[in-house]
Amino acid sequence: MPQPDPIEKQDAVNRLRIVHPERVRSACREASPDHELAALSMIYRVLGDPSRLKILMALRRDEMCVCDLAALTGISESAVSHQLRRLKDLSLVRSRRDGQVVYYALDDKHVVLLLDIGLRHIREK
Amino acid sequence: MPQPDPIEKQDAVNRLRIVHPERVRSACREASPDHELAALSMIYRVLGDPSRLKILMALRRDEMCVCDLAALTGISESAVSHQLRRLKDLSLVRSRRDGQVVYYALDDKHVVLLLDIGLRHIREK
DNA sequence: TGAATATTTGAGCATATGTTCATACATAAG
DNA sequence: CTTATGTATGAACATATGCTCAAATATTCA
Repeated sequence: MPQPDPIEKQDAVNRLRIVHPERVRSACREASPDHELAALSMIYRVLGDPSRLKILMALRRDEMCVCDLAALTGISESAVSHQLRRLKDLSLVRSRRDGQVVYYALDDKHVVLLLDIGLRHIREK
Repeated sequence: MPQPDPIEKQDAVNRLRIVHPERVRSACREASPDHELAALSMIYRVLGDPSRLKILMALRRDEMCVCDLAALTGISESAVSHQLRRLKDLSLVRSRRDGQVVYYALDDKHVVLLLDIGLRHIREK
């Protein structure tokens, strides 16, 4: 799981400037593998949009259908559907069909935690 | 702090489709104000990039200077500096100058929490 | 002072993102 | 079967983002 050591390339071709080689080396050793960083960034990025946040916050209380979420967020039903698909692809949300209406609900225990901590953060600023 | 009620516009000009008016109304009432959603999304979005994540994870252990972070992340020192500025603008990071070297360190108690929960999430998938 | 090192800044560019519009699909009602 | 309703999908477009490159600042050292 350790990353390729960038120090080895130093002074070779790329002449990387490094002030504290030990610190870089240890950070490299303990860094999460790239695929994990990629997956992690996907999660935060999907939370990084006001419309999706509003959707997720609303779903904290109860499941909701697409058109109601559109009314709530003020964007088109199509836009909501697109966003819900992103949330579903990351398993943050699940859907249930009842007739013509599709209800969406939270499908992850961690999201609520992330939302709460984020809120606490900006409110304590 | 309640949001403008979108239901009032229904059937007027925009003919909003709403299946559960009560649910929309209560979600509207309890929704965070737009400026709070905007601030919140800024925080998550700044976490939603692998390079910035790698920087923040490294800073969890110890402060680091720009060129060392560049070596660690594999992007240019300029790119690192740009990213650090974004992190600093959101007060997630602080800087300290020692001679020619500028050291960056975490400046927020919540970020570590957010990172930990995110990691726990993707590892339990 | 002048040269070297560490960082910052701004322009430019390729790619990603969020939205709307038009349209297709799924289910219900007549 | 036909029509209406709720949702999903794909194209298109404007904007945001992350990076590199070139150049400017800041600090140290000879």
